Amino acid sequence: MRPDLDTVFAALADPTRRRILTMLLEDDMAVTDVADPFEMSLAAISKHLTILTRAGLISQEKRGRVKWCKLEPDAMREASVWIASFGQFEGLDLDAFEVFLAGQFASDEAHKAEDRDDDDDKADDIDDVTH
Amino acid sequence: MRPDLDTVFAALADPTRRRILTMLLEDDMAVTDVADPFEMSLAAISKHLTILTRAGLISQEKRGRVKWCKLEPDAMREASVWIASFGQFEGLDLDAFEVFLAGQFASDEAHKAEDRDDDDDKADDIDDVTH
DNA sequence: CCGAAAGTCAACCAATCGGTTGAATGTGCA
DNA sequence: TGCACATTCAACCGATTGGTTGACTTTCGG
Repeated sequence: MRPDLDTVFAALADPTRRRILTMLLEDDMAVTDVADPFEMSLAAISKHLTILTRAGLISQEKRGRVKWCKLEPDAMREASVWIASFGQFEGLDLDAFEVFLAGQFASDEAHKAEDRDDDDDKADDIDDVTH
Repeated sequence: MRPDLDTVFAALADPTRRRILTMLLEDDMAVTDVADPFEMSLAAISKHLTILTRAGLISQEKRGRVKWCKLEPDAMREASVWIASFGQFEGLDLDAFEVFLAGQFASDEAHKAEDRDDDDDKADDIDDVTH
């Protein structure tokens, strides 16, 4: 069930789901906690999470009676790559792009460490973003 | 009619529409010519083009009885920025990124030259990469 | 002026979406 | 054991999607 661009973009085409993704950026969350800041029903959120899972943007793992949601960066990177490799970037200097990103990240290491309590490997993902 | 992320992502969530976009990369095209390589009816393509227009990804201008479709890079850039500012790029300097993209896109102007039967002008439109 | 070409419009279809409610299924805890 | 919590399931709703076909408008060309 590999995530294709169709489902990824479709999943991103909803503000609720994009907000969920940014929430999951902070930390893994239980379904109930994901649903908390939203007005809608828990069942609705559950559906959104299913769509995000189907798109490969998150994964869900049940531990006890709690189902934990966590971000899966690969799928979004696929979308990112499609856009980035898109023609209007025909004139884009991909090397310059990588250099730019690398520079951004390098200069970022300093203040990233301080508000980071969990130890993810997100930083390492940046390398192959243009491939 | 400003393109929001919802409609942009939704428009990108269809292989036909993505293919149309890449076709328009080469050149502006009439609706009939856009429809040509597809199996589906002209009316179907017309609808797809409406969706792309509504998303701001393309624009359509009628000259004579022919309606020309041309790519509008701004909308996609918005999507690109959203993704780029997301997770794996957490901590990315968004302003710098936009400046970078703007620089890259500025080189696109050369692309709009009116003659175009064959254009491989990639070579010289990357020389003012922003730093 | 007549016919063909370029597109859109309108009606229709089945499928999916985003949301609701209420019932059902697990699981943890006192 | 039994209740409360976490989450999904099932049925339903109105709106939208992606496609069809056929009729229609506008414009070009002989």
